[in-house]
Amino acid sequence: MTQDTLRTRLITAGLEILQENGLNALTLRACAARVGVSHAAPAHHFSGLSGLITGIIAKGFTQFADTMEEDRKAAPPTPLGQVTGICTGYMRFSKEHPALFALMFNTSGEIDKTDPEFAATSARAYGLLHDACAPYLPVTEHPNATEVLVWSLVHGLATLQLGESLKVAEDNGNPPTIEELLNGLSLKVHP
Amino acid sequence: MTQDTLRTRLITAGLEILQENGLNALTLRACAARVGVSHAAPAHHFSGLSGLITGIIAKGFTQFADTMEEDRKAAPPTPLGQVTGICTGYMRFSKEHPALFALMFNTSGEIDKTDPEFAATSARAYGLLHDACAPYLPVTEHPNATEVLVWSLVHGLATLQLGESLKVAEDNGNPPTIEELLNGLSLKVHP
DNA sequence: TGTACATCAGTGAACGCGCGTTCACTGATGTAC
DNA sequence: TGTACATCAGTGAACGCGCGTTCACTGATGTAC
Repeated sequence: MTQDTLRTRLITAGLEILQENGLNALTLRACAARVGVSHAAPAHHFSGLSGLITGIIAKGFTQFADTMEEDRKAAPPTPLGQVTGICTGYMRFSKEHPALFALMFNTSGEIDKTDPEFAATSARAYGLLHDACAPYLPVTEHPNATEVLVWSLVHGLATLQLGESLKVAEDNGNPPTIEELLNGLSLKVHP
Repeated sequence: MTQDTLRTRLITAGLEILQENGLNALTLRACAARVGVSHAAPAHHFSGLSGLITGIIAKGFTQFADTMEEDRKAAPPTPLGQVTGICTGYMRFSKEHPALFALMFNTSGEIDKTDPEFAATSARAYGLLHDACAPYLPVTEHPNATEVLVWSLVHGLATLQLGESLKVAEDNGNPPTIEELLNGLSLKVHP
């Protein structure tokens, strides 16, 4: 795959650096060095570091959606099976790619949300969650209440586990899994 | 309060910088400059930037717990009223201090979790949530399932709202509030 | 088929920047006697 | 009460570092004629 464009290879290098050394190590120069190119080369493909990061996040959302879809397909075709599969993939991705996951949902957002590639890939990931929640009745009068509930729950659990915050709440052993928590919600499907 | 110690004033300055200019602006030199002291002075009080950040986070957890307790006291003395009050305070703090909130739960953790001040203040904040969830039956066989459920839910909602991720799920108007979502859970109290 | 020219990705050197850190110093404060 | 001394918080200058960015350049590729 040496015919990959330099832009693509820089994004791949950025994903690897993020995985191995974390966000602070993610610089234009480090990506260029990993690809084996001069540190001035990335300027021909990205508008600064924020442009590269936007590309990395877009690629990250693709991998994220792939992971969720994979676990959804391996799950029972029932409504609860499908939403559990999506959420299991959500949790799995956050554990396998902690720095990338944190960057993708980064609050301090140095990211260009109008970037078309970002918009498309993040919309696909959200769509998977949305569709998995569609069979359920809203838990409040808000039409989107169930998906906001499920999304907040899985996202909060993933974030707290990554930060190891939950350890303070673990009297004995592991915290409940997302599967157990979703079961505990007793969501009702549309009649 | 000019008799405040320089250590305290540096932490206060750091909280202000975080609030006004975000995490990237938080440096030893910026804190020293805001206090009006030479940039070498902080070295007498903190072991580098990470030491200062640890102090800022500890102070942040105190403010966080104060906010939650304030809203809890203003709420009805019922189990649902109390846990809703805590969670409303949780959401309010995340909106009033977004950069600080993000730093406190930062995954890439350059923080020393063994710092006694951090341990004490974060434990107090967690204790408020724990106590508010105590009246409820666990939603799964895990004894802490309800507090993990509530914590994940409120933390996820706060984080997603800060990152504006939820906007993609808002067909019409605002997302459901944490109060509505907690109501929708129909948690059962201990008999 | 061959020639002249335009385009453009990548080079390598140089730049200025803000950062944390070091270090000899100063001057105030407290303590021993 | 007075003197000598130790402690220590803050100073200001200097350091090296990695960063993003700029810029003249080279060399390959494609195109017009």
